[in-house]
Amino acid sequence: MSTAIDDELWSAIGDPTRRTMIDLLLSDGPGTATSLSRRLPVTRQAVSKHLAVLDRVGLIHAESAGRERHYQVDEAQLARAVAQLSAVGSTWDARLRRIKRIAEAIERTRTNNEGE
Amino acid sequence: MSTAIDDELWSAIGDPTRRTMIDLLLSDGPGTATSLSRRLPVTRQAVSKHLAVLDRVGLIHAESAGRERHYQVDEAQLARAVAQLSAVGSTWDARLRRIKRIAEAIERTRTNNEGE
DNA sequence: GCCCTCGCGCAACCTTTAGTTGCATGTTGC
DNA sequence: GCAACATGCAACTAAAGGTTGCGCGAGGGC
Repeated sequence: MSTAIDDELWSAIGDPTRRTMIDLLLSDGPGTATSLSRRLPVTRQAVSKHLAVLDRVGLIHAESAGRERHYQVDEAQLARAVAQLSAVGSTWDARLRRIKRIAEAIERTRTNNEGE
Repeated sequence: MSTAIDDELWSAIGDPTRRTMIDLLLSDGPGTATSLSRRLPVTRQAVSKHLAVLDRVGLIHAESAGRERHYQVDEAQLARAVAQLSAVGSTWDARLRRIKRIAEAIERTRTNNEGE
């Protein structure tokens, strides 16, 4: 139920390299494909493709400065993504708690009838 | 920083079909590849592969009953996964707040110096 | 007991995506 | 003007999600 139209956001942040890139952009501030690739175990071209993906879903946006292209996180969009994450998390959490409650109820019933 | 060894868990729940499958197993209780495929837009074989992935990372476990194979969610492992999710979420959230605070401080400085 | 059905697993194949290498283009600084 | 550097584009490989087709074992009528 929780996942529907926002699969794009999920698949964007689902990739480990892209998650690390977002981490880097948040902790070190705006960066380029080259600067990010120096801190990642992949080539600049791979980073460039990921930047394109993140840009397309709006999680980051670029600004050209001469021969460099500076990318930075779009705060509002990332906040939306985080909201999606915690939504799914809390949905599952709620269901787990419900299941546990039912299991305990059954356990109680079983224990009560054991003396028959 | 947040993502390291647990990339397996992430990639397991990163797939939209697998997320839906977990949803179904939680809401409808244990199910088979066939029963799940009836409620999903993919074939039984695709579902079967996803079940194998989820089984491998321990998010679900199977139980053979005659010719059927019943899968159900491993509550502890899913709880762990949910924890990972919210960990990343709150990390990003914290960084976003920090950035916002800094941005506001800069804005204040700029506004103060505007009268020069 | 026999057969028909159903659920499953295996194998071959297609498509997308993350990754690579190689090359051409545009900027900067001296 | 030229060397150095950041980028973009193209071709290729590898892995993953998906499909179809097949063969097999377990169950349920008759």
